Amino acid sequence: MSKKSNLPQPTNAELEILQILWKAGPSTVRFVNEQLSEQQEKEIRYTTTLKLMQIMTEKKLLSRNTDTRTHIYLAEAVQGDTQKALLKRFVDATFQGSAMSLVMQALGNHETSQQELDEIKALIEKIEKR
Amino acid sequence: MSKKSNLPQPTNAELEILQILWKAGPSTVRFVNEQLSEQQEKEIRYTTTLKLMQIMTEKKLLSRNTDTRTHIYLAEAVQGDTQKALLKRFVDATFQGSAMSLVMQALGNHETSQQELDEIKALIEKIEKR
DNA sequence: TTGCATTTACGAAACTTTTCGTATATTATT
DNA sequence: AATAATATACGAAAAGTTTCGTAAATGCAA
Repeated sequence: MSKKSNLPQPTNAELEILQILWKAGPSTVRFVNEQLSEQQEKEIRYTTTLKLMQIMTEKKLLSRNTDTRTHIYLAEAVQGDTQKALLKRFVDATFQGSAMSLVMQALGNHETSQQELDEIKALIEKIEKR
Repeated sequence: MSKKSNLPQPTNAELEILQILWKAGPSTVRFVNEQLSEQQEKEIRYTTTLKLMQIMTEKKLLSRNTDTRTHIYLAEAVQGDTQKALLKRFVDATFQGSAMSLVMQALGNHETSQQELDEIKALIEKIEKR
């Protein structure tokens, strides 16, 4: 049984921060801010990032260790769960709930390598077996 | 060669209107407004829908026939193209560009019927053949 | 033709999300 | 100890999206 985490869904800007924390693990505001600025190739003010991360902490998307002066932030939202929830919302809005339409669209449009196709085939087999 | 339509990506509210027009074909504001109100099971003011559709016309997402007093609106954004573009944006933001992660996620989490699985297998075969 | 209902036009309020500036506190440097 | 650098707190501006109210035009009905 997985814990039902009733976290609010992150906004776009919040999601970008989560991606960084998921990838890098617990980090400081400064680090996250640098990563963000790099990605958008445009300087983002330090306090902008700070504010966002404070809001996210309020929303429980993040937690932080305040023992040291420089706080260390940690993603509380789980990557898989979050992606799943966002995917559902997106599919509902864009493909009117038909996950299959989306998969077909993704497979059809995307340059899919043989290896990736094999992975999917393997997954399908696994699903069929259960 | 498909015409490269450089339309802005629709917002959520705009997407809902597009869905209705894609499904029903050219329609009046009143019809769209009724459909919307039904979907959200909450009355949406007529002028709200009107305003949105006017904005969308400005953005070229829609066009309209103004010969009669009651204008008839038509979706200019093509469903497939729009879904494709939105999908790309979503995959970039949520799965960091990995369409495969998304497909795996969608297949894994979704209750997928045998028939749907067969469809996917058929599609994969088609892709492998080309 | 007079008035009633419906439509469009349009500005602006209401909300949400994002960005930033300033004040204040803490730590490091000279 | 004084100064500089860096951190957090916080309010509010800025920007984007959605909703609505009012006015003016148009067509229909009494």
